[in-house]
Order: sequence, then structure tokens, then C-alpha cells
Amino acid sequence: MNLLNGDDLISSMLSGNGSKTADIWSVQCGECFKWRIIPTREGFEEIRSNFTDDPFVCTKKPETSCDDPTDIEYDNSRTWVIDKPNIPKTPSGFKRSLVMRKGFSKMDCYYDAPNGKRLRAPTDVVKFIDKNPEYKKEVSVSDFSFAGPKIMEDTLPASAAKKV
DNA sequence: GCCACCGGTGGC
DNA sequence: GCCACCGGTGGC
Repeated sequence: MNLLNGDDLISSMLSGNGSKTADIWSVQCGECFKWRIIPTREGFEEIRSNFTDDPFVCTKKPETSCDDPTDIEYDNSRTWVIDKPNIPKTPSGFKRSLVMRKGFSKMDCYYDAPNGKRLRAPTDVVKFIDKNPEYKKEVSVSDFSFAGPKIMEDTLPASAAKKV
């Protein structure tokens, strides 16, 4: 069944055992609604960058079709977080990371720049380009999206469940 | 002095 | 009311 409405069918996940960063990448097929693991961050981001115009289907994953069993079950053995669709592809040399806060209140989005600096917001990107003008032609602020994913509360560990 | 982490808020 | 964004700071 279709887990979510509309376009929000892109996800990343925290693996179990208290991982704080999203480290499993998965997308939902628009036809059979099974989840397919995308082995690399880059592959995941490629799909995510154009998700609305070019929705994911199982056959886009090599040697995979809707007849195959799901790659991963949506359950609370991991915490699932759902990325927004159509986030620009991360510029080459940068790495986009999602870090869960203590208490699972929200995730922070960072870009790690090629020089190791961690960029936290658009103003940091501007500062980085100012200090490293060789990137002026390659990247612009619009290549970055710091929007955090939606945390799926039904997949939080029991210890983090919201008090009623 | 840096940076991981968190709190607050302005704009939608 | 939410959340993207930014400022502040405690611990190293």
C-alpha cells in the first residue's frame, strides 16, 4: 500500500543501534509501492533530485522488477525519515548529511565542503564561496537545500515515543 | 579556538 | 503552527 501522500516517497533511514545519521537510502516504487534500497548516497540523490518529473519504479534499479519482494520493510526496527523530493543534487565534492537530534525532535542537515568545513545554512555557503572563489563558477547557493526530512514517529524506538 | 549541538524565531 | 535558518555555547 501507498505509505504516504503525494511526492513524499523518498526516504533515508537511520540504521538500528542508535545511529544518529541517515545511512540507508531507499525509495518507494510508484507502481507497486515496495521499497527499494539504493546502495549509494549519490544514486539516491540522483533519483531524489528529479523525483516529481521522473518518479521511481522498480525497473530503474538494475535487475529488479515489481515481482521481486521488497528490499526492506517499513517498520520500527529502524527509524525512517522521509526526505523532501526534488532536492538539488549535491555538488561534486560536497556531502549532504542528516543528523538526528537527541530526543528525536528533528534532524539537522549539513553539507560537508571539500575542505572539511561543515556548512549549516545558506549563509555558510555564501561565506564558503567568498573564501574559496575557485568554487564561484561551480556552485551557487541554490545548489543547496538545508531542509530536514520528516521524521516518521511510528518508527521511533519505544524509548523515544511521545508521551500522551 | 573550534565545532557539534541545541534553542529560538521570523516568515510563510 | 510549522520549519528553515541562524546565533550561541559548552566541552573539548
